[in-house]
This record gives sequence, structure tokens and C-alpha cells, in this order.
Amino acid sequence: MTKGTASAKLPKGYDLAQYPRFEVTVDVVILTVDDGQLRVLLILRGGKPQIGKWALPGGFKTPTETLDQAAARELFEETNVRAPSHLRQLRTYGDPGRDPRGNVVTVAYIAAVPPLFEVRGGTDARTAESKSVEDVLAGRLPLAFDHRQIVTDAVDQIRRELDHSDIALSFIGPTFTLSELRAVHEAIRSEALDPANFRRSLLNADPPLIEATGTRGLSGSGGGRPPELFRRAAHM
Amino acid sequence: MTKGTASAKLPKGYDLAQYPRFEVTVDVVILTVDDGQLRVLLILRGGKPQIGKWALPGGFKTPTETLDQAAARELFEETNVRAPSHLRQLRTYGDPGRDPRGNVVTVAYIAAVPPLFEVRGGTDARTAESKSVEDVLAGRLPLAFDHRQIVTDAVDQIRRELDHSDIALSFIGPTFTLSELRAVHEAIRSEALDPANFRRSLLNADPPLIEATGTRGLSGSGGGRPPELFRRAAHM
DNA sequence: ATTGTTTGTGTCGTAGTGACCATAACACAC
DNA sequence: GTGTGTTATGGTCACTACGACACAAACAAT
Repeated sequence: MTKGTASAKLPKGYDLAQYPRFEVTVDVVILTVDDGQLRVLLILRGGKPQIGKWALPGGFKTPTETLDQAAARELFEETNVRAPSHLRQLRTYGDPGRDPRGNVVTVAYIAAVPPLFEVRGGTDARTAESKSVEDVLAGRLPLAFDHRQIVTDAVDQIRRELDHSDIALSFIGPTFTLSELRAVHEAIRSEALDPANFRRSLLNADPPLIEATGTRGLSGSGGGRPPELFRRAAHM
Repeated sequence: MTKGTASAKLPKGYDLAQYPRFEVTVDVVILTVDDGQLRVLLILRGGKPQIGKWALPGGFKTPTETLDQAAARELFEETNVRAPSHLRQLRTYGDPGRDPRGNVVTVAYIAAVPPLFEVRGGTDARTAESKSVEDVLAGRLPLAFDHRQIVTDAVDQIRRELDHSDIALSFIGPTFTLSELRAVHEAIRSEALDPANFRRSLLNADPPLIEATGTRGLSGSGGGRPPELFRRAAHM
């Protein structure tokens, strides 16, 4: 609506010319569990600063979009990944000097997706891959800017939510076995869980998180009883 | 370190001139429980937009300070309240049009303090008072900008944390009775708690949150057994 | 002394959970 | 087909956490 021109009809000091200005960016932490390993979606920077370094997908917010929209847009542009509905804010980073280009404040977003999503690199023809979170946290894979700190905070956040939300379901597809779901929990918590107890706690959850589909999956290559298939419970 | 001048020695497109710019502000939600009522610290706007409306204390970030520092500084400048050590980020708000002055992104902070703190109005000689959160949430006390939404989110956040952290202790002084601590929980949860069960859950907490001082407090005006005084447990 | 109030202690039954055992249902090698 | 290994599923047991309550302790007020 009212833009900077509004200052003309108001007492002096109304407009914002006197205040320092910042670039506002969004960065997106897309987590996934693949082959029992927690991974994060990164792009290989082809642009201006930090060329050749891995970084979180993200970019500049425009004045006409919300922060949420900016995060979804940048994610798709740079990685071709459609933003999940549960893409949400993690935290905002604005330390002076965090971006060598100047005064850049970034709002970090976080979401989880199932593995094997299509990553073709975005319109910018950038390379996009999911990388081991463990490597990032240990510093074996250096990231641009303060993105390692952002990934650290994202993993902490996911760990805190794991037992108090349905976030684990976001890591897997619409139908799944309890083993697959358990593998997600184990990858995030870095510890083994008892299959029987895991099953009981999920089936007794109130409100219910999952429900049986009635069908069964296939036994693994090494044999084993074929598992029941579940889906997310209809939440009303 | 490197400012905008860095663009001189780098390929064109490096500098940020091409991107839209924003003002970045911080807003602080200071919550307190007074007389069994949850309250929020507000200031009466004397400046440019929204004159005469109540608003959260806050202001513009400078390029040389962190977001945390900006929040603590603005809080003290406008309300004379020293920022508690646990002042921390809540969420960032950047919807287009949220501030009629232009493109303003604000990072909201949250903290709890004991009642009866000194609020003299800050250096700006503004009026600062704590107001009923219930009145704010119900819309009986309109706030400037989107500050009502921020207060809503802050209360939700406090409610979520209440049972999984020591945040309740921030609402009261260094020594306290279990009745006082229980009153904090009851005010935030808006429901009565059993004194006996409340005591048991706190004394059995692991890791311990509180410890007895050995001394006793005074009976209330209507009589009653004098209560034990507790303090925050030495967390090691 | 009696009454009322608040604090503090204990009991009881239920629900949740970790550890563990047993059975079911498959693949695979022979 | 039989036996062996593997995973899924169902169940038990002991311990803990917690809501609901009963009750004693220690004060104020009359």
C-alpha cells in the first residue's frame, strides 16, 4: 500500500530514510532421511561470494511477498523442490559481518521431505544435492556464511519436536511401514529403538498419528514377515 | 569488516545495490505475572505512526550490533528495564504492509520478569506499563502494527515451554514459595493445579529445578502454615 | 479454645514405558 | 520340502509418573 512516498504528507522524521537499511534473505533447511542417514539439501554456489562452496538454498525477499512465500519461491527456484506445507520459520540471523557483502539479515526456514525427491538444480542451473548432516556438523563439509550454525539449530529443533509432533511423518511417503518410520526416528536420535515398544507407543498415541491401511508391504531381501502398511491418521 | 565498497574489486553483480532493502527492527515481549494475571509490558507510542496507541517496546537495529543486542538496547531505552539473560528470539514478521512506513521486517524477542520491576519510561520519556494479556488477546486493548499477533505467538510459546523448562522461575524473584510458583503456572495455563501434586512434581524433577533454602516464609493474612522458601537449584 | 486457611505428607489406582520373551510369517540355502 | 535366519507382531513384568484424594501440621482470627 503506502510506500516511501507517504513521508510527504507527514511530519518530518516519519519516513525511514534516517535508519540503516538491510538486505533481507531467506534460507531453507530441507532435511531428509536416506538410508538411515540424516541429510540436508544444499546447493553449490555459482554466484558472487563464496563461489564453489556449498550453501543452503535461499535468496532475497521482495517487498511484495511474505517471508513464507519468499522461502518457498527460493527453494523451488534453486532446487526445483516444491515447498512442503509445513515449511516454517526456524530463526533469524543478523550478526554484523555474517555476510561479507554487507548488512544482510536472513530468516531461516525448515522442513522435512521424503528421500528421492527430484533435484535437478533450479532455474539458475545450480547443482543441488543432499549432503550428510553429520559431515556438515563435524565441519568435514564447510558451508558458506553461517550456514553451518543454521543447520545445527535446525537439527536441534527437529530433535526437540520429534517426540511431540508428527514431524517424523514428513520424512516419509504417504504409506509406510513401522520399520521405515522407526528408521527416521533412529537416524534423527542417533540411537536404536525397540521395534515392539516403538510400535506400541505409536498405536496407542492419542490423538492417533497413524492408522493401518489393511494392506501389507513386501518382506525385505533377507526375508522376514511382511509388514503392515500405515498412513497418516485422518486428523479432524 | 568489508562494507559495500568491497564491490569495487569484484565482478559486477557482487554488491547488493540491485536488491530491495528493508528496515530491520526488534520488538520485545516482556511477560510478567502480577496478582495472578499474565501481563505484557507495553509503551504508549509518542512517535511517528500509530501515535497514542500501545505497542511493544522496540526499534531499529543498527548494522554494528547483533539482533540480541538490539533487543536488549531498545528494551532498556524505552522502558528502563534491564534485559533478562534469557531474552531470546521468538519469531520474525515480514508481511508486506505490516508497517505503513514501508518495508519493515521485525524480529520479535521474548522474556519473562518478576512483577514490580522499575518502569519509569525510558530515555524517550515514553509511558511504559504492563497491561493485561487477556485484554490484548481479546482485542479490548488494540495494539499498533501486528503486535497483537506477536503477543499471541509469545503466549503460545510460553505455554509450550512451561512444563519442559525452568521458564516459570523467571517470573518470580530469587527466593519464593511453592504457592507463588504455582500461581505463575496457574496464570499462564488458566487452570487450577493441585498444590500437593504440584509440590511433588517439582521436588522430584530430574534434573532438580529448585531447592529448599531451609528458611520459612510468612503465613498469609488469613492464616495457614508458614511455607518453605525455595530457590533455583544450582544447575551444574 | 474453636474455626478456617494454607502448607506439607502419604496413599491409591491408572497410564505410560523400557526390557525382554515368544510367536508369526516370510526368504533363502540345501 | 526342511531347516535356518530375519523381520513383524503380540504379550508380560516391573518401574515410574501422575491425577485424585485423605489427612496431619502450623499458622491467623475470633
